[in-house]
Amino acid sequence: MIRKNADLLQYITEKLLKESEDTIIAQSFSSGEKIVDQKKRVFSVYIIKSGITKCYLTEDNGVDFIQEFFGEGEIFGELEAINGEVSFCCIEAINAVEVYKIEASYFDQLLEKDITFNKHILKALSKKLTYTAVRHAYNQSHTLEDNLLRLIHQFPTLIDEISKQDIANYLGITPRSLNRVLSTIKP
Amino acid sequence: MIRKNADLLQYITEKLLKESEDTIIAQSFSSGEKIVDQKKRVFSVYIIKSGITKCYLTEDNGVDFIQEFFGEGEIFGELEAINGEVSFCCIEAINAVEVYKIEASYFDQLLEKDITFNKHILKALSKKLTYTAVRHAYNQSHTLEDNLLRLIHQFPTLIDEISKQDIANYLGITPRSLNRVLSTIKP
DNA sequence: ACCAAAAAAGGACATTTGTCCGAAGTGATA
DNA sequence: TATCACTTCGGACAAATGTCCTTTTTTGGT
Repeated sequence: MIRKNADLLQYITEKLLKESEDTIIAQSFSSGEKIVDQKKRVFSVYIIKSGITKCYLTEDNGVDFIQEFFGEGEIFGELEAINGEVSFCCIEAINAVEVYKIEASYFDQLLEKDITFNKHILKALSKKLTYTAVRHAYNQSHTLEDNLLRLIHQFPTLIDEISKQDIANYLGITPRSLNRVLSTIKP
Repeated sequence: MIRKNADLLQYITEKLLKESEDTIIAQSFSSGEKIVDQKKRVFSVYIIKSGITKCYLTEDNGVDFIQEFFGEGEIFGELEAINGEVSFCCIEAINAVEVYKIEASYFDQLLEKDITFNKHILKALSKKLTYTAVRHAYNQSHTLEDNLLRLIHQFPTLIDEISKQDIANYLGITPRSLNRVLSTIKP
């Protein structure tokens, strides 16, 4: 659901910001703005300071699929910086979002020279891999009702903060199906 | 589908094996053997030298979901070594499999001391992340028929090498549905 | 406070997928 | 060859989900 990475954010703010005032810059986005666009080159790595973004891909048939919602401390743009490919997804602000922005070239330098930073990134990547694998396995193997109940349990204020369309796109279903199941579990 | 990582395998065989003869050891498994078990501690990192394994999780309701099939050069056990958690999936040999096995502690040392190795692992992780994200987005957003056609296109000998049950578990469907769709697209 | 636009809701029907079988094929072994 | 275990196959029906709508509610801007 809304993924966070407190350790990484703490490291950025407490250690890196001080020694990299000119290379790590804060930036703000308002609801609906795209921070990273699909199939475009990405020149920076971002870490979320506050707010929520959605990470989604638009398929060839026009369907949007939301990979994850990113909250405080989540990083994005790092995959593109590491393997040099174009972005495979969009990152879009859901509400007011503040990020720390690191030039890709400086990110590479940090990876080489700052062992602690390197470890944070390795952990961040393996956390991402684990939670996407676990979530998709769960989603594929359970009924929609189970998936929704689990989601609401993990994140009770979900329905207030995220639009129905986005929740449906996260679950890979239509809003109609979502409504149907919601009405069977709520009352 | 069957994921590979030629660069990593090459680095292991050409560089690392020579300087780590006693710490990187070859090991063999036969079809059906579990190399890594779910929810158990993992003490080594493995890189596939030859053969195919399936990487799957068994859900609480008894359903198996196959994340990926791993072929030459794919690495596993690295997530557990990096974040110190128990394995979240099983790795099982599908045919005769040979691996290189690296003690987790030596893997950690390599990450710190061998920059090239570190980069290989960063790339391997980001590759994994990218292809799982892309595959799940595609699968959730397309019809079963599209998914199957894509799979067969990517990997024509699929049906000969992998059991129907495994293909169904990879797609998150039942063998019945798989057969139904197969019969509509084949003749 | 008002209006236009977007989001949410849900009816009716079509389509897809799952469930629960039993039948038929395959391979190993005594 | 007979037998067992395993996989595969597909029929018949049930359940879940999508499609296509129209109506209602909420939201945001002036």
